[in-house]
Amino acid sequence: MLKLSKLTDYAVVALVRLGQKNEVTTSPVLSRSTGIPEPTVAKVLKILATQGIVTSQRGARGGYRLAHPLEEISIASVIQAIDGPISLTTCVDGGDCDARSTCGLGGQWDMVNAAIRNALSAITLADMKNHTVIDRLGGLQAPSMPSGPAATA
Amino acid sequence: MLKLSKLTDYAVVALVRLGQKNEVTTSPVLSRSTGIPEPTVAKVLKILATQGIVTSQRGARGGYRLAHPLEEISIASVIQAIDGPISLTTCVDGGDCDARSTCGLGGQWDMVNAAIRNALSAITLADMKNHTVIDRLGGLQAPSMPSGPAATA
DNA sequence: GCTAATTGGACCGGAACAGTACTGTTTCCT
DNA sequence: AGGAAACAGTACTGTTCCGGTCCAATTAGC
Repeated sequence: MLKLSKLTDYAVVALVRLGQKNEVTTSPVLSRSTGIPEPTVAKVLKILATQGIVTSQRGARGGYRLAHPLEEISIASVIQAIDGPISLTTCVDGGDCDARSTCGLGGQWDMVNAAIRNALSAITLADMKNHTVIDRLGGLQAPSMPSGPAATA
Repeated sequence: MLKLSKLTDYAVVALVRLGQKNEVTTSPVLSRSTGIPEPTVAKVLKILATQGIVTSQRGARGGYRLAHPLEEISIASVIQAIDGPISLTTCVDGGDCDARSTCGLGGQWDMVNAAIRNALSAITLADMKNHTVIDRLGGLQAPSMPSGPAATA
């Protein structure tokens, strides 16, 4: 249902919390302060470390730390780190579309995909912490349907 | 990985095809002209009928027909009809967030969600048929990262 | 009134994901 | 040098959801 995985949600929460304290923090501490189960938060941080979002310090007194300030980490980065590349359909980016010849809409999905990616790239973790999203995107919280006759869900 | 279901993809293809012929069309015919398996296209049309995107005519000589012109059907409508409401996280729109008190980012996901929904609502099925998306959204296909230091995937 | 064609709704199998646990490696402190 | 603390990697299990199939209800035409 066009929803991102829970892991991504957890990742954002953990990263924002990590950005608030500007020091090396361990998984258990992050687990306690966020409410995320300890093994899960560890897993998330682990993935984020491999993607360069956070840096890890092994051994005793180790932990994780943000590799970049919150302002420089976009939501899109986190999503791509956890869930993989943002590809709405398999056709996007040269995927093997079994009905490419008959479907009629050449690479139009790429445009939709780009629109999403652009919207996600415009929002940073700092925007999630503060409440500055409204200012930067200006009224995006308007009712979704432009002329909305269909899908009254 | 933030990808929408195949059914939604099929739905868009079927709807665009349905919009090209402006008459009642049966599932088998749509299946042949789109390359989508017959049972699948039938299922998709079925769902779209319940959501009011298409109107159905039962019995012999029945079939489906668009309830609105392609220009009035947004991608968001189709996604919501097939995949359900666009909710990136469970927190969105009053969902039960088990860690609402500790996660720290109140309803910030709503903003992200709204951004996505807005981007999706700006694109209609007519845009998918023609290639007018670029004109209407103006350069959304730019490289995603704004300052992109992280997630070099 | 009967037959054929077509939609409507329910059911089932399979894949993907979330979450958990375990073991190994690295580093600090005593 | 020894022990403890913490990350790194791998494997496993349970659940959820998607995708596809089958049967029942309905209507036009003869």
